[in-house]
Amino acid sequence: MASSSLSIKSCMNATCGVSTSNSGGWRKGWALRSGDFAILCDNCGSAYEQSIFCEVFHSKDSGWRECTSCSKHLHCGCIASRSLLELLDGGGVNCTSCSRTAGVGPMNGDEKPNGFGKPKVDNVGELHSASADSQLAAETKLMQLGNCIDGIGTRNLLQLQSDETNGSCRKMKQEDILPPVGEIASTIFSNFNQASNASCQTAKPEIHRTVTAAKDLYESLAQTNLSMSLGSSLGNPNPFPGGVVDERVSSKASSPLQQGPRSRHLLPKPPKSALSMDANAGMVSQIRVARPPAEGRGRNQLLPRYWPRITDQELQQISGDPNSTIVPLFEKVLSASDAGRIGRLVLPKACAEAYFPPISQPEGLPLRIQDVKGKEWVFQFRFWPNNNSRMYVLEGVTPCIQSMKLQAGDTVTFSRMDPEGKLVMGFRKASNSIAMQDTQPSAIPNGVPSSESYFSGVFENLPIISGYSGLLQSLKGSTDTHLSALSKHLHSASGDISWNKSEKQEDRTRDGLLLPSLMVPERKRTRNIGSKSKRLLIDSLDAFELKLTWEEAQDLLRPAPSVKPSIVTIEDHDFEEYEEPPVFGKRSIFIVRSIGGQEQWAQCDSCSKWRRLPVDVLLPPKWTCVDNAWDQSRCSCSAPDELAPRELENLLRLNKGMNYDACKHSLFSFCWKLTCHCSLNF
DNA sequence: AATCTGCATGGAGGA
DNA sequence: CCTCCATGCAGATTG
Repeated sequence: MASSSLSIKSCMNATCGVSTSNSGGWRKGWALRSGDFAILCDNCGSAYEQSIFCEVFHSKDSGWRECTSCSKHLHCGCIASRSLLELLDGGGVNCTSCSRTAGVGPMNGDEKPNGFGKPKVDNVGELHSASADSQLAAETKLMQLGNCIDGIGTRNLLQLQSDETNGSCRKMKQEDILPPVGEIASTIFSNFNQASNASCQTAKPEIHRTVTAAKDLYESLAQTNLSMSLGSSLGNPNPFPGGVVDERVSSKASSPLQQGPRSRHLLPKPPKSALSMDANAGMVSQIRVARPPAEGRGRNQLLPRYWPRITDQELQQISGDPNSTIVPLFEKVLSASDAGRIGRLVLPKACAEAYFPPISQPEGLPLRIQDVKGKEWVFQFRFWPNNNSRMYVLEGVTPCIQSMKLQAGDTVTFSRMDPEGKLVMGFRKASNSIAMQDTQPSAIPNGVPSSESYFSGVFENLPIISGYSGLLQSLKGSTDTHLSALSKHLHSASGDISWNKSEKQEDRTRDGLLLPSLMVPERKRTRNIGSKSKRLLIDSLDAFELKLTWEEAQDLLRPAPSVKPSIVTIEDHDFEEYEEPPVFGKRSIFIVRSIGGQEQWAQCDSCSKWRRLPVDVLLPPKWTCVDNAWDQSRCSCSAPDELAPRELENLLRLNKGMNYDACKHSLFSFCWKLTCHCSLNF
């Protein structure tokens, strides 16, 4: 890592009135949602909002700092992240060279502060350090999430991250930075180690960097969410106190390490203390993130693909009781055999051993599991000897699967309801979007996804390929013109979707998404279910990113001029569909007067005066007073402002939280990705 | 004959 | 090379 001086000559902060430098590792500032600005590090992709950036910028060493232990210079991104930690948490600064903490007191020589191990010194040592930087960036995100009152920039940060980062994300061994099993650090940093590491691990060179970058932060968020949801449950030493019917073994459940061989997959232990995320709860709760599961035997070993991806909202729905805490344990995408008539659900070994009671006999024991409707099922939890190992299955699941109308490709989630410790089985219907066809063609029996799964939805999967899910979810239940317009465009424009426009609309949901790939022989199709889980993960991460981007950008979209929509009714919801893709519209502000009535305000591109408009007006990207056909008295830039300065101030305050440029950038990024994924050209 | 049961096989992916 | 796990398959059981 070079230690040449970093030249940050100016601050992007508009308030500061200076602009950023593109040199020295920093590049590109993006406007955050709040109107503040962020800057990205070329190396680690860390993004800093205004105040933090200013802090970095104004530091005497321009972002570089010398390690008090080894005297080496820390990288700008790292030090910036650490500066952020210091600012927000009073934490220390880790030297990426010697791993010691700089600036906050002495460290033991072999100590791994904050869970960071020493960077491995080998021919890829540089990359390891860089990856550590990514972790630091992830930490930064956490701190920002936990401290920014209005949740500034989280989604933008996602975008920032996904657009510009990951140059440093490289494949690395887990052992390089993870504490060994059994001594998993209990700090939040260990989680982020894992989060970042896991992402780097699975990142493949051929995967576009935006995807892996999104994954980085995605899993960082996963950790964050975990902290929110699991905090109350971590003190429960028995991961399975109440779900066991067989009393003779229930006592064993409290002995977490008596099971057979551990698998080698590592997972961080959730932090002991929950982070306060209230300020962002509303923002994060709907985000479907992979939550590293709660504690249990072998909890450190679960593959990320089994991490429960459940939103807080879903948790709440499952729980029902505000006094109960739902602890997501794991989830599994149903295979064809799982969802088949045999009634055997193969359980991931690590999950079974971690969260279900230990069984020593193949016969196993009956398990009582409650579904989301409150109905209680009893399954036989057992195993088959298999290659000197075990294969765990839940038998008798067919009635439950059928009652939930699940099929291959859908996801079942296993959670624990604390304090009673009851096992709860939830599910997510797989949206039969591109995802299903692209990554799990076999998941749909006969290749015909049901309309039910398409728009059903309590737990519709977010992790869908190429970001369509987010769009569809936004669409679902919405009559928003622009949403439907874009949706239609996406569908019609994506070349790999057989969206037959001449079909009846209800058929679209059922048949319109079939792919030729579904016509492959059954054997081949069914084989693909699990094997592409990794790809699914990557794609879902991308979807996640795109969803956020979309949310930010959606109100910039306008239907193309002079295009009349057709009304489509899907599951009792009316959608307007447009033959033409949406266009960027001018951003306006909608306000609701306390005395009643809504108003729309838009700013003239010429004189910058704000003009009142009817609420149903959609403005083109460029709009001036001359175009104000609705108020003849203010159809000229020479007309005075309708608003008093104070009113204008209030109006703009209402507008805070959205920055046109940021959104525009986001949307372009979004569209670009779609272009990559499905040859869609906006 | 259909279904159930228990185990075997082999592809996929991680170490 | 090893483990995991989706699924095949043969024998047992049931109707």
